[in-house]
Amino acid sequence: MGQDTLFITTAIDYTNSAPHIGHAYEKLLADVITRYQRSAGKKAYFLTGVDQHGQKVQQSAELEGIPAQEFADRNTAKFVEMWKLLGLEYNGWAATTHPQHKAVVQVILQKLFDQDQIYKATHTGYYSVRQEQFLTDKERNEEGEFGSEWGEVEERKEENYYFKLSEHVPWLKAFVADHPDFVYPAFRGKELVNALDKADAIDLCITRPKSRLEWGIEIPFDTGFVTFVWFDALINYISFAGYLKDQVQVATEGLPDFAELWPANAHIIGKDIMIPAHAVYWPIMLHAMGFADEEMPKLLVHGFWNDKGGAKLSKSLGNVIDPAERIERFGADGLRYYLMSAMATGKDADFNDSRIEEAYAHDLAGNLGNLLNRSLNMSKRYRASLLKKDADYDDDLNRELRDSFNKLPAAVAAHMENYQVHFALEEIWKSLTLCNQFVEHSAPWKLAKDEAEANRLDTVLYHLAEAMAQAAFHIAPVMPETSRRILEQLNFEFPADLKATDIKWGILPDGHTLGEGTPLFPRLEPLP
RNA sequence: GUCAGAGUAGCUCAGUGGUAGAGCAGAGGACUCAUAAGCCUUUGGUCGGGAGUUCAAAUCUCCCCUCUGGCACCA
Repeated sequence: MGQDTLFITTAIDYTNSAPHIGHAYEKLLADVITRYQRSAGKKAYFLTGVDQHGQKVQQSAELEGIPAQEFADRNTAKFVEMWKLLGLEYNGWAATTHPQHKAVVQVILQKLFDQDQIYKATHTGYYSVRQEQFLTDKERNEEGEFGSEWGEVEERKEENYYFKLSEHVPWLKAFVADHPDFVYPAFRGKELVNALDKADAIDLCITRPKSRLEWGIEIPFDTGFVTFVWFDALINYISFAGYLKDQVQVATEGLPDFAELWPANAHIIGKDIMIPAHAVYWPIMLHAMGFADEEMPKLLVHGFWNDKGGAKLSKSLGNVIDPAERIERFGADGLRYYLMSAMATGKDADFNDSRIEEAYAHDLAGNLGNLLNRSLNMSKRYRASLLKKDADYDDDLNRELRDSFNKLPAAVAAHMENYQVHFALEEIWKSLTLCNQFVEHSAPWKLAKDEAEANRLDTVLYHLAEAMAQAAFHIAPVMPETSRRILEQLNFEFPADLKATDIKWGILPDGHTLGEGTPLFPRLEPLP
């Protein structure tokens, strides 16, 4: 099992539309967790991607008169471009039209079919010709009718293949009861327990006849059908992790070693796709495939970004947030900082443009950027940028600053291990505020005027530079580019094998020469 | 309808039985190394509404209101 390497995945996004802020948040959370774990000395593998199959893609492509693959590719490119803008560094890219993925899906389906886990049955129900789908009671309006949005609704019979989901529900109930950490945060786990108790377990329809849907993976035991959604999209978590790589060798280049990665430490998903897809179908699928209880993945369920005032962001309300626009104004790191600091992992948050302006101006430009700038400038002005590490002076102000930074690695680690990125950032920013207070209380500009205070001035300047270096290390998972630029201005590089949890005061060597300071986060012109 | 979550200062949120908190915004002040930044002080709240339990409730119980998500053939 994957004890050495942490395996972090995200949901794969549906390529029917362009990425929005919710997509960006989820991928960013995965990126930040992965980067942090690496900085703590662990190996980590970050998988994300796109779900390219499905009826909506087929329909949208038909509307435009282009092949489905071309339509999916075009939207896929939008996601790839956005993730580049946001500065994501993922190790694996799960695009469901990948030949290896398709082959693995088919092998899994054949195996389950041979084991009598999949059977054929006829479903009779109400069918919307316009939407090309069967309707359930949920689609009925308040009068109990199917509204005009469904067009002509007729009764129809259709043959399909079904997966024996219901057979495994008792196992899942027991598994969930025995593994309270299956879902994070805990209240989502309660939701799952209640859902399992209440719902009637029925089997899962896993195909569509080709007459209705062609844009999918053909099932191996009946060429008249394609698999749809579940045994396609969910399988990405293992097919792109190298599952069955030794037996299925269609296109295995670049795939990781499954035994090293699995089980996933965190499937990062939104609260909307937890039940039933990720918390019911997926563990049962794995169980049916022969995965043991200790080989089950863990779910990390995040909330939604809402509008100011809590209304949801949606196309129809015209209040969608385009990540690219915010990146253009605040930089990738500006948006990354806001998204990570303004949401408590697992809960909903309101996306607020005046808050992101304030966060940029106060937290980034003021507290952090200005602090670096004033620190470098004073060293340059008073000591020609030359640091003296062991000057013969110490006092409570110095000690307080050192204590704050010496305690930071453990504090950050505790929060990051619980995925509470916003608390980790808060801890780091408390130390930055302390640095600014330290400058005021030490008043280097006064020390510089008094030759008797020379040693003290050296220690103050060293403390500031050292603090900035350590801060650069700690913010790197959330703001990698800013971290790099701070170190560049400090004219310093950390040893590649330095672990976040091993950081101790005194990393900058005696006699180190600092670089030139330039604003990290320039003041922004007010919006019109 | 039902399950879960949320409702606390202008804003964003901590706070699960013991005198209501933080950051930001607002107000006042001192300083000058710095991006008019940063520092110090400070105004501000019937804790969604109602009832109950308790010596004591933001916190526990019940009812109600508003918002978010799920409810098993959307992904």
